[in-house]
Amino acid sequence: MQDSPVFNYINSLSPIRPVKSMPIPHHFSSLNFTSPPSVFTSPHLTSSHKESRFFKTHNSSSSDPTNHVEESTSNEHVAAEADDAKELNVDASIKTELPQINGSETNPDDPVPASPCGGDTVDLSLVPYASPRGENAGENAGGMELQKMYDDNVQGRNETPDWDSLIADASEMLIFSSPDDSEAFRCLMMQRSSNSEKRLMPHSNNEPESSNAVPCEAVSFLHRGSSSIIQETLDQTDHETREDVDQDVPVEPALEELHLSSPKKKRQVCLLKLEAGEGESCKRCNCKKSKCLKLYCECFAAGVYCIEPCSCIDCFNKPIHEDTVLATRKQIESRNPLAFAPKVIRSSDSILETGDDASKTPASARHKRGCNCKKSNCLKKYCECFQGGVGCSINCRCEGCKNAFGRKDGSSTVDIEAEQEEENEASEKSKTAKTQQNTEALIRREESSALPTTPMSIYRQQLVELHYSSSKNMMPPPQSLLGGGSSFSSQYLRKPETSSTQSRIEKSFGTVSENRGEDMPEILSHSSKDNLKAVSPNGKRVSPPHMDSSSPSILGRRSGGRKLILHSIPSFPSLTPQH
DNA sequence: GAGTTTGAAACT
DNA sequence: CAGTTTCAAACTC
Repeated sequence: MQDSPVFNYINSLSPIRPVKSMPIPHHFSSLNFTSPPSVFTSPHLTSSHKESRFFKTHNSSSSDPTNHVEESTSNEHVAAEADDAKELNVDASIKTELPQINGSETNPDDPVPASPCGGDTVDLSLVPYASPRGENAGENAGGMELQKMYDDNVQGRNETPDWDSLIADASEMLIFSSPDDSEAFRCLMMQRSSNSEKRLMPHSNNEPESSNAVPCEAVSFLHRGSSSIIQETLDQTDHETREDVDQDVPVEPALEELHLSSPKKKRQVCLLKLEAGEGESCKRCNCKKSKCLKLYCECFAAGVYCIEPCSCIDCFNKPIHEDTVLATRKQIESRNPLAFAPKVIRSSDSILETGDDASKTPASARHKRGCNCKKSNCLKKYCECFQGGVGCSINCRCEGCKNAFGRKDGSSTVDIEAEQEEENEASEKSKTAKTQQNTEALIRREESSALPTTPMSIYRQQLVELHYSSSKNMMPPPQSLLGGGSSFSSQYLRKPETSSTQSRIEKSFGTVSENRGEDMPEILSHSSKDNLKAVSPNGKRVSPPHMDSSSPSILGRRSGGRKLILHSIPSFPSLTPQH
């Protein structure tokens, strides 16, 4: 056992050494990461650290020297460990790289390589329009955190690591761009664990991990952010290719097409996963003409940079084109200040407005502007209301509305089902059945996916509303509004109006609400009670989080979501314009 | 995978 | 503001 690479590697790891090797001191001494719940117990202290420790590298502003942390560090790391390249495997890459990823402050003058891929640096791609805020202190603990968890888990017990719990913890501690990222990480770690355990067994062979087929999402995650080391270890060729792709000079579409082959495959797998109801966040855009700079682009509209699963052509929605992105964004917002606001809003007022009985519909939420469907009967995802999992409202100008989540006229799903049985012609029955199946599947998917995508939607929604209620003229730059360098955005600022957003909004917010009575940090309660007491753009009060009756059953399903929420919320006040 | 349908976004 | 065009997702085959 002691001769195994893993054991050696573990021994080579010290909670201190990687940090000491860094040129600049860090500020995480007060952090205690051994126990995730500590996050909750000392919110004031840890929140700022936890909040900021990941933010550092989230900054995408090229004017901020700290933005280069990740890239330069990665480079350093590549150089430093080049000799070990053969020994180095994915495991080590992750373990050793994370501390640097998250916080080393390097010389601002260091050469900064362009992000090799729009999504190669996870943080950049995850917090696309983030401004450098809220990253004052304690910016490097992610790796330490993992390290410590790892040490506790492995060394402390002096036994085979409990990979499940370790991975679970790690997954939750890391800031991922999406549930898929965490899944990817988990996936990777699982693979790693299986490989490692193989090694721990006698007569196991030592296949280099780099030669293993890494699941799509793991690659995706790595691409997006872990490090160039990991990337190189996994797929150097691809990495280099992508660097070419993402240079400032837009590549010829044909050329880009070539490079897309890999992402396309990944996208396919992602889509498969989507169909299996395993998640949605890896669903990405496929823009061809918009350069991903219009609201047509789902990524752009969602406020995120395009990343690897995207199959877009001539994409400008990447960190290297930050200026363009921000300018475009501003322009669009000048045209429609609510362009980037969530399309689906839940508001008690909306209930009143629409005359709907909240109990009749899956949610009291409504589409902000309403749909305009003509042919889909609001029964397909063409309909934004349906897609958002909300009923149509008086705001909708749809024709022949049969929205299963609630018709424009206020009838409920149940009514519809009853009516459909009566009125549907035989020829339509199959169609209806399909539609209903889709609807049910959609609902099921929503119910089953208490992914951390949601809180940001709420957060974002309320933030946006708060923002607009504050002052239109004092509108902070979009990046601060949406990202603020916060990991929150990195995790949640994804697809605010995807098919399952709404119900997850309720459920996840329900999760937060539920937490209040238990171990919710004071600061979080504060945030929720005060800061989130927002008003809508038109000055209407936004209803407090509505606890769905089904929420409790969801609470335990994905604790990661909850923890991530708590990590992130403390950054909230800094994003709010104070007047 | 290619082609079609659909409705939002963008444009006039 | 209304009509038209463009666009990309959703959908169908």
